[in-house]
Amino acid sequence: MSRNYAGLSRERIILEALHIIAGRGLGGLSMRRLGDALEVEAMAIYHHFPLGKEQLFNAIAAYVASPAPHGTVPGEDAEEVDVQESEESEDTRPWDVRLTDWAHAYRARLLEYSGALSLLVHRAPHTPSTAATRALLHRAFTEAGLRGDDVERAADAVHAYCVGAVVHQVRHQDEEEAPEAAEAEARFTFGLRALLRGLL
Amino acid sequence: MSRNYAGLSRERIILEALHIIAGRGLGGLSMRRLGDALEVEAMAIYHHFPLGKEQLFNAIAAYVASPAPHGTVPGEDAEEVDVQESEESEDTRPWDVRLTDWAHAYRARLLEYSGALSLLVHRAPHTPSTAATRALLHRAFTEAGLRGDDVERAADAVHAYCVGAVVHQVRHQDEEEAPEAAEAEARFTFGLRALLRGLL
DNA sequence: ACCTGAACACCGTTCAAGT
DNA sequence: ACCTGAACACCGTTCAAGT
Repeated sequence: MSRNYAGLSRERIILEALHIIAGRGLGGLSMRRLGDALEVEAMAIYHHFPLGKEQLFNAIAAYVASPAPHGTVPGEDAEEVDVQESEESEDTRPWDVRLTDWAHAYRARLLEYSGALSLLVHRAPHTPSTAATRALLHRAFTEAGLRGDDVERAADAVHAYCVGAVVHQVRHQDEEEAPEAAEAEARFTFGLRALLRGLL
Repeated sequence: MSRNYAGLSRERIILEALHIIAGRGLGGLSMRRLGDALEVEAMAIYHHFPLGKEQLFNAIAAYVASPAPHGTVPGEDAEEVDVQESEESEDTRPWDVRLTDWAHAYRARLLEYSGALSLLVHRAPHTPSTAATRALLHRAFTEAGLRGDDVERAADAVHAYCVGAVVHQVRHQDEEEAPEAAEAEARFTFGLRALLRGLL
């Protein structure tokens, strides 16, 4: 009936969508349900995502794949640049520590939003955060002594392993033989160390 | 108007569904469209998959994840057992050859049905073929000298890497810097060898 | 700029009915 | 057993309108 200045924003929409996905799965996310949760008519969402659900999916994928500082919400076209590798605080730890740290953080992020994981199968968002990841992996493997194409191949292998390990865990997590959280992380670490060892 | 004994079967339905998915993506698969493609009313599909689209998705996932001989269509509850590790023809090749062979075949299968890949993120079908895979990986790593938990952990790592590598390739395949088929396979092999080397 | 509300085409599924 | 056809609740999206 009355006007409703709900203070809708892309960030609020994405966060609420993620909440619905966590509770009812990706298939349980509908524009109408999302509108209800935001206390708004479903059509209001189209003002913030004019291209509709597909654009919303892209934005969700970018958010999940981009562990950003201050809860920054990246645009699905990497519009809102807000992350800078603040060049004054260069990470001086050994390359393998930086790499392993990144891998565990990335895994944790994917696991946290595992309900949206299948969105990442056909979407590779480009955000400041994903660019930073590329740079981090490149520097680490260069420092480790790799040269030429091997640097990119190694980076791809590590990235693939991380995604694959999370998918593998999520796939089997409802089974009775499924390992618990601690063992799952141990297996992740086991494989990651093996891969790094073999890569050099 | 007239009766229509279309000779519908689970196999035909799954194959046609895969065809639609390949052409229009997973989101383009609707029961009505599938019915049209099969020249049947959409509701006829429910006679073969009484639990509806979710059951169909499970069956598709089982099919994709199960590179079976003679185009055998596995039941999504592993009902139709038809694959036997014909015990008379034991594979006598070295463990690493068997393992590498399996990995490449698995990758090829996932790549062939990449449109259905996201179905596998939340589904781990249990079929004779997946059981055979488990056995193969276990035997290989045991033969390679691993013991105890390391056998299962290594098997998980390889499995995770294969899925992750395909997801990684599919994710980036529409980009301009995306490697072509030959280079993509080279990267897969590169990472796989590194992982195997590091695992021992 | 930001949101509503009616409308349209399409969807998954149920159910009674046909052979 | 195998398939049809009407029906129901729900969906994504467009579009004109309100403030």
